[in-house]
This record gives sequence, structure tokens and C-alpha cells, in this order.
Amino acid sequence: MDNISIARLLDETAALLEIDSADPFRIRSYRRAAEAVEQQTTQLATLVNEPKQLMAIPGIGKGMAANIVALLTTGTMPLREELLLKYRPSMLELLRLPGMGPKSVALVWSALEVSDIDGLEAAAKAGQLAKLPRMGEKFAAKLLKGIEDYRKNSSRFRIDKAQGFADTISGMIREFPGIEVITPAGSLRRGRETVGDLDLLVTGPACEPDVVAAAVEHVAGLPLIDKLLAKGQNKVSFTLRNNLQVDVRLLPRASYGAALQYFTGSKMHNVALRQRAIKRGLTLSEYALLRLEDNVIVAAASEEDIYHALDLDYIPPELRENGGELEAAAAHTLPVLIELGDIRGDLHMHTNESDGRDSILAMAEAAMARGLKYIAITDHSKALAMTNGLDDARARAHVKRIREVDAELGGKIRVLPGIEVDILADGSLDLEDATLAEMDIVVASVHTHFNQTQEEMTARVLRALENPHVRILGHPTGRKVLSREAYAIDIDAVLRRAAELGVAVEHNASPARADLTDLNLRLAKQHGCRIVVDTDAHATEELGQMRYGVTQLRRAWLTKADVLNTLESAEELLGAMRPKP
DNA sequence: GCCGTTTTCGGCCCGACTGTTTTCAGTCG
Repeated sequence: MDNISIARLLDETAALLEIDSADPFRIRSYRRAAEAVEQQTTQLATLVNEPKQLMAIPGIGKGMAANIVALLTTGTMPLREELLLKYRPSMLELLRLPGMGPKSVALVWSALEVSDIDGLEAAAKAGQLAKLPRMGEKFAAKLLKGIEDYRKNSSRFRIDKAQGFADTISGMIREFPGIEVITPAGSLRRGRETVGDLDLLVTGPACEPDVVAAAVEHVAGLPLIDKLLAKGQNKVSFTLRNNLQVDVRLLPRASYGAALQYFTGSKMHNVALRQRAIKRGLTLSEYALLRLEDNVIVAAASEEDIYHALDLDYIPPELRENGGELEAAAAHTLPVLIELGDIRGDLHMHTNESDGRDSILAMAEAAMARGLKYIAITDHSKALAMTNGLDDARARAHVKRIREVDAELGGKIRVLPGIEVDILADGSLDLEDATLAEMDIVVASVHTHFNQTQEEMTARVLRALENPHVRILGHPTGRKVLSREAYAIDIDAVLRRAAELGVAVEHNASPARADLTDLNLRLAKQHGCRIVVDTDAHATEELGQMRYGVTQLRRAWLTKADVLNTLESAEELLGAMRPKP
């Protein structure tokens, strides 16, 4: 059983405990343990005989370690089995409906024996819900709408899409006079790969308490609103036609930092931060950090003030997952995270010679405009016929043209000849070694899965790594971000071998194609892998996706020194890569 | 169920909004 599955079972147990009205703090322990397990880079399955190491994980004590061992050895645990005798697994899905919390789920179960969505829908339509305490006509109507939406679309949005909506909505809000700053908070600011809903924080003179009502009305009247969900004194919630929920909060400037900190989260980071505040005789809310004894404001206007007042270094949003960042900030050992401006080159892109849209020169000029000092042109090889992939002869001719463009540019930017070569089912490559020898950058990628098992896929990649011409392993897992598909490859084994051989591992910056998670990246660093981040651009504007890739590197706690394509020049880079045979 | 510069017991984060209410519980973030 992998860590994700363990975390899910612990989280489900927490939900069942909630329905069972268990001790809230016990519930929180299960939630916290689930989060901690999900963040581990080592598979807990390897620690089944090392309970001490399990208990070294913050949030996991004696009882939880026993639960995890039970899950790993039997596939379930006593408490979970006990709860499943009383309740139904389908009730967990009810919790995902808006307005349905654990108390309501328990109520419809005890009063109406309703345990799933179909049953709940029937009960609401039959008017049975309205008879229950604290549930009226309005609640039932809202619930039916919620069920409809849930069935239609219950997915999250990719970060680049969410960013686009944030930009559009921000532009419309900014039209109101007296609005100065709009910041997306929440998981978008933390740089998660996907975003569940959008939190926009707004401030400026129009957001001061005595005048804010007019600005609230402006937001509530935005033309792109599909359904208005809530409108309060300084908050407006609505959904767009695509069902993306947007929460807009208008805040006075004096408390903007506290609000930004609060709404950026994550939830677990905030809980830990507040506990720290209380230990210091302070209390932290979305309005301010206050001294408990006399309610004097200690910090509120900026996030930096708040962290410093809690004896912490400033913590970048990408690290705020309660994954050790508070301890590091207290000890002044937070890493100096890599930034977009540190990236000097992009080593994976396509041109119109295969399935790209633009020419070698156009890609080079666009890269130059973005301040890059070197790029590699890596078009597809012949096995990918649908991409017009190159055979040996075309690949050699392409190298010549790339070198000509490189010479034409006179050193303003270096353009390195390369290829994205396909790893065939048996692990061999689909071009001759003599062709690969002419390339500076050989990216080897798996593009088709056939019907191979994980063992076969892993063996295939491991064999490809042994080819001495391979310098970069391209999108190693083939993972799809939104569907969170299981890995087809034993990523731990692959990263280990790549590190031994000096093959760099690619993190694909494109949100659509990203295949290493932040956890994979942490694992790569642990194993001592050389890491490159590149865009896999198929058109000039896709070079801009580098920012999303860098965000993922930051979430993995990586620094400039951890990433190969921060090296200043093409010569330095090639010198740091696996030597050519 | 976890945790400890208040350490083996007694704590454990904060506030707004909604719908159903006549003062509040439940949900959400």
C-alpha cells in the first residue's frame, strides 16, 4: 500500500469519526496524520518493521503508528472496521456536497436511513428533509442544486487555467475606483498544481469599513457571475459558468497582511502558526496578531511583520504546507528558494520540423527575449510518426541547421542541437548511436505505454538510462495532473539509477504535461539527482510556462544549486552533465 | 490521538455566514 492510500484511509477514518461525533481533537489527529503521511518522500511500506521511524514523523505517535502498521499488513485497521459496521462508505461522499457536514450526514442517517446521494436527493424531493430539525425548504432546495452541480462537475482546475480566471476577474474588480491591490490567495498563491476554488483579496481606499458596501455591490454585480452564493459585509462568493467557485474579500489596508497570511493557508500551516502564537501569549486571526492580555495589535499590515513577531523568518507561500517550514523558519534554516530569474536555459523544446509550430530561429529569439542564455532544440524522433518525428537522416540534417542558426546568432544566445528520442518497448532507442553522438542534448522519453506492467515499464526506462548518449530522462512518469493517475513506473528505482549514472531528470514545466510532483522532486534531491526544469514548448509563447515549473521546484524546497539549468553558460552546463562517450 | 522551554496530564485555532431560529448550531474556509 502506498502513502497516498494510507493517507486516504486515515482521512476517511477521520470523516467517519466526525459522523460518529467523536472527540474533535481525536479527529484532528487522524487528519493531521493523513497530511503528514501524504508528505513523506519515503514509502511507509518500507518502515513496517521500524515503528520508531514512523513515530519520528510529527503527528504520528504510538497509536497512529499501530494504525499504519495495521493498514500496511492487513489492508485495514480495527477502528475503521468498527466504524464501517455502524456507517456506510457512501456517506463519505455526502460530505462533499455543499452544506452537508458530519452532523447533517449523521442526522439523515439516523432519521431517514439515507446513506448516499441518490437517497438524499429522493428525500429532499419528497419533502422529508424539511421536517428534520434545522433543515427547511431553503436548505433542501440548495442541496438539490448542490447535488446537480456535484454530478455535473466536481473536479479541480489546473493552475494555469485558474490563474487565467484570476487575472480576468481581477481586471473587472479593478475597474471600481479606490481599489488598489488584488492578490490571489489560497492554493493558487501556494502554487499547487490544481486549484479547487479561487480566493481573491482586495484592498485600497474603497475597502475601508465605512465605504466598503459600494465596492461589495460592484463585485456582486460582475457580469461573469453565474450563481451568487453569499454576500456579506466584506465578502462575496460566487461561481462561474464552469462551476469554479470564487471568494472575493475586501479588506482594509491596515489588516491586509493578516488577511493575506490567513487566506493563503494552508489550513494546517495556519493551525500550527496559531498554536505558536498562543504559546507566546498572542492570538492570530485574519485581522491581526494581538496580544491576549490587552488586545494590543502586534502586527497586521504585512505578512513579514506577522512572521517576525512570532520569531520566524518569512516563509514563502509555496512552503506553507506544515511540512517542516515552521521549524526551519524558527531555526533560520529555510532554504533560499530558486526563482524564475535564476533559470538560464531551457533544454527541451520542439520546432516545426516535428510537431512544433515555430522555427528554430523563432524559438531562439523568443528565448532570448525571456533572458535565456542557452536553449536546446529537441524535436521528436521517428517512432512518434504522428508528430512527424525525425529519422536518422533528417535528425542529422536538423543538427546542421541548428548549428547554423547558432552561428548566425553570434553568441547572443547559444542554441544546442538535441533530440527527444523515444524509448521503445524493450528499452532500446529508436535512433542510431552515431546519430545521437552528434547531439549535445539527448532527452530520452517514454511516450507509449503499450500494455506493460510497472515492472516492464521500469525495466524499459532503466535500460534506456544505460545508453551513454542519454543526458536527460524526459517526463519520467507519464502522469496526468488532473486525473492523478497512478505512476506507471517505479519512480524511486529510476531516480536512484539516474543519479548513479549522472543522467539528469527533467521536470516538465508545462502544467498540462508536468509529471514529477513536488514530492518526486524532493525524492530526486534526496537521491542526488541532477535536476533540470524545461518547458517542452511547442510554440514560442509556451516558453512562458517556465514560471509554473519553477513554482513546483520551490514547493519541493529546491535552491538554485539543485537545478542544472541555472548554470551561467552552455559550456558550464555541458560540463556538468553526463560526459559524452 | 498527539504533545511537552507551562512535559506524562490537560490542554488542543479563529471568525463569518446561513438557515433556522428567538439565541444558535452547523458549515466553511
